[in-house]
Parts: sequence; C-alpha cells; structure tokens
Amino acid sequence: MSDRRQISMAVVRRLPKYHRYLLELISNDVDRISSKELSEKIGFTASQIRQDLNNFGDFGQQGYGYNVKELYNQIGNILGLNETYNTIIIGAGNIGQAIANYSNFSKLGFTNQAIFDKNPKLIGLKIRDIAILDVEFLEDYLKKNNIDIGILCTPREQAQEITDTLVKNGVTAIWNFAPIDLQVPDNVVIENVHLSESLLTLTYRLNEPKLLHDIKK
Amino acid sequence: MSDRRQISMAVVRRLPKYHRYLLELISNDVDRISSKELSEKIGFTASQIRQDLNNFGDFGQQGYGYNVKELYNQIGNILGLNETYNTIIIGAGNIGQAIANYSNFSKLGFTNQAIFDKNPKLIGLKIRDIAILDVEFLEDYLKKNNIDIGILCTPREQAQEITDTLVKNGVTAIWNFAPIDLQVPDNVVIENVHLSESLLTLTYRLNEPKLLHDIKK
DNA sequence: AAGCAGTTGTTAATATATTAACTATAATGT
DNA sequence: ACATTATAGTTAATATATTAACAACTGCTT
Repeated sequence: MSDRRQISMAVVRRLPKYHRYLLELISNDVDRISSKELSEKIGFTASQIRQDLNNFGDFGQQGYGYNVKELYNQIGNILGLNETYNTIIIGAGNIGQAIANYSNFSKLGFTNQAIFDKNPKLIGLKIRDIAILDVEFLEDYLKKNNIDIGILCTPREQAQEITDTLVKNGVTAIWNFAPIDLQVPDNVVIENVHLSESLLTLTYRLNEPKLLHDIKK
Repeated sequence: MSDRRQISMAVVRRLPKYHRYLLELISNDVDRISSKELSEKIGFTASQIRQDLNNFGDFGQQGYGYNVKELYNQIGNILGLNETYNTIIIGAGNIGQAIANYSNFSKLGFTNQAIFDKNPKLIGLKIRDIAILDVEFLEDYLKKNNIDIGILCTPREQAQEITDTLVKNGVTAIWNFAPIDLQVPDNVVIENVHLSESLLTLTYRLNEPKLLHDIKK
C-alpha cells in the first residue's frame, strides 16, 4: 500500500547530504553505520535521520544499523539517480560557462547536450566540445531533442521568456540561476540558485550581533 | 530596550527577497505598498510579511502601509548593506572565475581584492584587472590586508585547509562553494552553495510523483 | 468634523518540524 | 541456546514556523 503523502522540502534538502556522506563512508570502506554514528558525522540528530529515512522505506535493521552501500543506492534511487538526464544551458555568460565546464555533474548522470546564447561573439565557440548555439534555434532544438532539465543562466531580463519557451516545449525542470522568481505551471519544478540572496544572508549574519543589540523592544 | 532574540534562518533567507522586490517597486516608481499587495507579488502571506518585518522594527504605518524607499533602506541596513566588504576568492577554477567576473556583487558593496590558486598555469593571469596569486602567499596576504569574506571555490580536498588559514587570520565569513561541510569556530559564519545538492533536489522533485506511488505503507 | 475603510503591530491558533521516548527485533558473546 | 546489548522503526512530546484574528490607529471621503 502506498500513502503518497508529500515529503517536505526540509527532508528533501537533507537527502543529497546523506548521499554525499554515504559515498564518503563507502570510499573509507565502512560497511555498516548506525543512525547514531551517522548523526555524529553529519550533524543531524539520530532521531531525525531515522525519521527522514523512514519516509521512504525500512532501510535499516534493528540491532545492526544500515548497510552503507545499500542505503547509498536507495537514496540515489530516491533522488532519481538511477536515471540519466539530458540538460541544456541557456546563457553562456560566467555562470553558464562555469556550469558547462564543471565535470562533476556528468558523474551523477547529467549530460549537457547544448548551450545557447544570443551574443554573436559567443555563438559558435565551443565549451568542452559543445558548440554555443544561437538562442533563436532553441525552440527548434527542443522540438527535436528530448531535454529533461533546462539550466537557466541568462540575465534577469530574458529569463521568463526563455522559461516560457522551455515549458511550452516540454521541459519540466528548470535549474534557475537568474535573479528572478519564474512563473511556471504546476507540473514544472524549479530549483533556484540565487547567489546574491545567498551572499546577503552571509552579511546579515556577519552583522547580526551588532544588529540585535540595536533593534527595538 | 533590545531583546536580542536570535532571528531564525527561515526569516533571514526571506530578507534578500524583500530587498529585491522593493528595488523593483522603486524602479517602477511605486511609493507605498501594503503587506497585502506585497504578498501578492512576492508570494508570502501578508501575515508573514508583517511578522518578518516586525522582528526588526515598526517600519509601517497603520492605515497606510509601508513606504517603499524607506523599507528598502531599512532592509538593506539589516542585511549589512550600509557597509562595504572586501572579499577574496580562493580557487580560480570555473566557479571562482565566474564569481570574479560577475559584476553585480560590486553594486551591492562587495569588492573582490584578490584571487588565489595553486595552479602555475593560472597564477599571474588577470581576471577583471585582478591578478591570480599563488595560494602560498595567502596567509601573508591576510596578515597585511583586511578581508571580510573568503569565497571558497577550491576542490573539496583543499577546502578545509584553506578555511583554517582564513579563520586563523581573522576572516569571519566564508561563502563556500566546495562540496564539503567545513569545521569552523562559533564566531565564524558560513554560507554554503552546494550546487550538486541543489541539482539533486531538482531530480528528486522531477521523479517524486512516480516515487510516492511506489513507496511503502 | 465624523465616520468609514484600510492597514499595521501584535496576540492567538494552527500547522509543521524536530527531538525524545519507547517497543520490537536482530546481532553478539558466553 | 540464552541473555545481553545495540539499534531501527514508530509514537509521543516539544519546539518552531506559519497563518489567522483582532485591537489600535491612520488617512480619506463626505
């Protein structure tokens, strides 16, 4: 019996971290681990770890703990890493190029198939053997190729329009680096990487001690 | 009287978004806005907006709403944008270069003062007039220059060691792009940008409908 | 000038997330 | 084989975060 309760984002955001720590354990030849031991490494409570994992299945065994390799694979599957993903990058500026060059994603099963830009100076250049194409051809390209994830690295001004094109042509996942909140239908998932916002939370915390001393009440 | 209650990260992470939307309102010549109107734009509830802002002061006026420019400035101050920040980038790979090239941060008051790497092929090259220095000289540099934020873009293997050097020499804020959880003393603040983790939450959600259908119970 | 509509700041209620406690079970040692 | 220890899964308690309700106040209209 399935019960289909939606898993909270708080839980989902911890899953990749479990995945990462388990891989580290594997490379250290650790075969089994208890929620308590893992909690000491990863910094969540043992209780939280058991709660999190239990959302998806009974992966452990009482009196024993979790088999590291098995748990790693299970979490990989939960994260969808049993499949591979075709991506395209739109926007070959700083971030777009950095993502295109970054090789670690291919290890996880992501293959970048194309890069688009509107700058004539960039069109035709190659990044890791992938030519930068004219964004004019984006819609055409999407009709002919099966793309799972659009990686949006354009300036803010173009982001919504490109998004509309992606969505219209069947892309249902967008990794968004543009500093804007995109409007999409319910079936499309978006993950934002808002670098400026991230940086500003850092300056907030850098100044917080002073600040809390000053404010009202 | 101050009461110094620590503001929750949930609130802090919304502040930059208020800041961004308020700037947009300013550029659209909007003078005043109510929590209700803002809630429709930004997608938080009006109640949450009032609660969030009220952590820091009484910025609004009953029957009127909030003065956009004033609120923008207040939130800027809360985020520490009344000050400027000297940054250095450690690691001149894809991400390091992208951040170095990205000009938007300087508008917010961040000045990147130096870039470090250990690759002899990169040392000496310039990015936006800033030469890439040998990471051997990092400690020396930190002793002579006042750096507020270290932007860590090295591979995982070097990240903790560099962090230790930064911390030892007085850097109390680290913006970390390396896929690792850094160990630092309590007075040092860290903001992680874990791109792989971000991407994996996207694939999770892309596959969630299937997944929730299958799992136990 | 009075009353109405709008809106905040704040308190109360609800919902969500985290942590702790407990129960059942498996592994281990003697 | 039995007793002991370890540990997961699960339920209960607590803490946190979000949303709703409301009283106090402001600005606007007539």
